[in-house]
Amino acid sequence: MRADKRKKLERAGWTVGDAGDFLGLSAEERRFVEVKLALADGLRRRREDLGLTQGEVAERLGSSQSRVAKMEAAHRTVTTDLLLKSLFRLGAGPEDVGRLLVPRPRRRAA
Amino acid sequence: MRADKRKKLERAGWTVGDAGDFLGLSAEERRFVEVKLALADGLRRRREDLGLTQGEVAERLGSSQSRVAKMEAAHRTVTTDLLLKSLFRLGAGPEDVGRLLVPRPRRRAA
DNA sequence: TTGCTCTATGTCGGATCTGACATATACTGC
DNA sequence: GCAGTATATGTCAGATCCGACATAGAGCAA
Repeated sequence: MRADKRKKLERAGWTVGDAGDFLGLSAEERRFVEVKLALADGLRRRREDLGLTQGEVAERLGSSQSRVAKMEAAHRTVTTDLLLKSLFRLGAGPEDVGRLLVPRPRRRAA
Repeated sequence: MRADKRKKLERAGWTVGDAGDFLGLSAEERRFVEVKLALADGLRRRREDLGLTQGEVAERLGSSQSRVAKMEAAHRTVTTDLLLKSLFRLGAGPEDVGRLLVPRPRRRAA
C-alpha cells in the first residue's frame, strides 16, 4: 500500500504497523475503510472550498471542532453516517458522494 | 412523495403521517434517508440475486436474521456503516455502491 | 519569545447501535 | 385446518458513537 495512505490510516486511529499488517484487514474491511477515507477527504475539501475553519463547520453541523477534526481524519470513532450527514449538511448531493466513492475515469491520464 | 416510498419509510420505523409531515425532514435529512433506502434496497437485491435467505446472509455476516430484515427495511436502528459493511461482505465493490447512490442515467427512457 | 489562530488528541457521560433471542406474520403445500 | 419455511417486529445487555470539554501541537506575525 502507498505510504501516504497508510499514514492516513494511522492518523485515523487504526493500528497499522506496516504494509504487511494491513493485509490483516479483509478485503471488505479494506473497502469499507477506503470509503470512509474518501468521505473524510471529501468533507475536508468541501470545507476548504467553502473557506471555513473546522470550528465554523462544527457550528453549522451542531457539533464541535474536535469532532470535525476526527471526521476529516476518518477516525475510528467516526461513522459513515456522520460523514454522510455532514457532507449533505454542507450542501453536497448524492452525485457528489457518488463521485467520492467512484472517482470518474480520467479522460486520458497524463 | 410517492406512496410506495412513504410506505417504505414507515416500515423503516420513521413516523411519517403523510406527505406534509415528510417535509418536516430537512433537505439533508431527506438525502441521508434516501441513501439508506438505496443501500438497503441494494442489499436485498444482492441477496435475492445470490438466491439466499435472510438467515443465510445473517450467517455470512455474523449477524442474525432479524438484523438482516431490519437492514433491508432500512430500519432506524440500522446505520449506513452496517449496510456498507454488509454489502461489501456480500461481494459488492465501490462501483456497485456508487451505482446505488447515483443511478446511471437511463439510456433513453421509454 | 509571546500571543493568536487553527487543527489534533484524549477522555467522558449520555445516546445510539448491534447481535441475539423470542415472537409474530405471511405464504406455501399438504 | 396444520406444518414448514421465510420474513418481520419487539426487546434487551453490551458495545460503540456523539458532542463536549480540556489540552496539546503547528504555524505565523510581531
